[in-house]
Amino acid sequence: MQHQYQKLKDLLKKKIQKGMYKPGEVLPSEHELRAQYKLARFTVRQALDELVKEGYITKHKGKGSIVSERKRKALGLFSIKGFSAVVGEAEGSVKTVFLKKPYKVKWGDDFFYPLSREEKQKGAICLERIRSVNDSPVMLEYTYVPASEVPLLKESDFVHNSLFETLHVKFNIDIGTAEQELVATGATREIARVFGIKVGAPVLHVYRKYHTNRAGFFIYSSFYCHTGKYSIGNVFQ
Amino acid sequence: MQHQYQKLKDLLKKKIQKGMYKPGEVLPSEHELRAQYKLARFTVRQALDELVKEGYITKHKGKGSIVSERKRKALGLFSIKGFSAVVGEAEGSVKTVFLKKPYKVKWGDDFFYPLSREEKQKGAICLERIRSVNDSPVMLEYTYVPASEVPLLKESDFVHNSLFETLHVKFNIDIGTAEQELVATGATREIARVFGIKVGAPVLHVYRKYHTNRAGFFIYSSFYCHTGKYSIGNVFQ
DNA sequence: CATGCTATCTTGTCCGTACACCTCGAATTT
DNA sequence: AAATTCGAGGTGTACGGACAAGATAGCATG
Repeated sequence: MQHQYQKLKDLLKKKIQKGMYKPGEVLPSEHELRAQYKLARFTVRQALDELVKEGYITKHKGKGSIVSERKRKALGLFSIKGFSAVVGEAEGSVKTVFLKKPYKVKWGDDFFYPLSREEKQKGAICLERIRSVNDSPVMLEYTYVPASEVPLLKESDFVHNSLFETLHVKFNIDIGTAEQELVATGATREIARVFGIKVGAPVLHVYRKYHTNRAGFFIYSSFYCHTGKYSIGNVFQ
Repeated sequence: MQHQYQKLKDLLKKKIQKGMYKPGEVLPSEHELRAQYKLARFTVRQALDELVKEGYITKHKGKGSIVSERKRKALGLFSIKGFSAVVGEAEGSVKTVFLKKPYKVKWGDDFFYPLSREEKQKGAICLERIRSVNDSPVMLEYTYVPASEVPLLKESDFVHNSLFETLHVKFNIDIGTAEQELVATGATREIARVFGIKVGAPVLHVYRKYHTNRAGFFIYSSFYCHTGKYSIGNVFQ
């Protein structure tokens, strides 16, 4: 069963996405939402705080909760934005495709984060995926899921084509926080080929470590972003 | 006057920084903190949630709050990490110096975020600063503070050498959320000179827009990071 | 010895209330 | 007409309590 604040959050999110609350508009006040949905104000605040964290609204003491400008399409936990004109430009469709079937790997000793003994022993499942916006590739991602907790996934096993949703639904694994490192680097031959750019052209390289609700179980990801046409953005607090 | 939860947060943070609570250890439970400091559990939770957001602890249902591994030195709202070995390496001292005195500018039409009419009219104060780690420059930052709300600051006006603390103490301006765009780009001649790298070498370019507690008042920042020796990192939820 | 159960401790969710502080506009005063 | 005051309505902080759900250790049972 889902929690009350999550239900309210999803409901408001959908209303915003559908344009029933438009950017710049004021959301119903906490008191109104409280009365309307028969919830405690605390619960309403929990929902609104989540929406702030996800960048859908901003709150202002004495004024109210204001719907943010058009949200950008999500790309992992980042979002993307048309960059050529910087000023708002419609983003197109986001697609994710597997470069090859998920396969088992042993970790190298040169892995980007230190690993525990058990992680090293059991190896991992590697997913190689490309994300495209308007059919131009912007992200080449290598995801490593330790094999200790999860079997070798097939592409068809995926729920909504989403790894995290799959882990949640099928294995009850949830992502909490994550840490990441950002580096600008020159494209290798393979990366250059995928993105259709020159070898050595600047690309963004991100290392990520996701923490889950299972102690000692982490998911690692290394991905490259081609930021020529689209920039990579996010909101934080 | 500071709030209760902020006082508790700062106190616990200091205890963690001083090593009184060590990484991996369990913090006193919410109930214990509540009894010890004579606070409501709600207030204790508020303090702990902030510490989670800042990356000092993680919380686990049924277990408790666990102190995170050594926090990295902060650099703006990012953190830095020795990169040559990737595996933990002591970070050195972080220094910020002004490249030149703060000066007034008119915004160009090609500014990286759209501006309101009033912002354009009044112009901004520009701060050019370099941040170094162990005396090697890693960040070249241009910060734009609209001149409508703040006079032309002198370097000596700064509290703790921090812009945000200065704004908070002297003008009662607080930063809430921020949004940022990340791009990998090639170093221009000026950037190359500052970082001591080749022209065209990959650097990380970040555009930021900080939202404040004053409606319509934003602070903009554009900065370049040399990620050769140190990577740029952060934690998120 | 292995298994399962239970008691207990932990955090997560949820409720109700109160007051402080900010914003904005209307009413009042100057 | 301009300036000031005031109040209604908004979010932020803080208090109290209750139950749900995960983790863990110890006990009981087989």
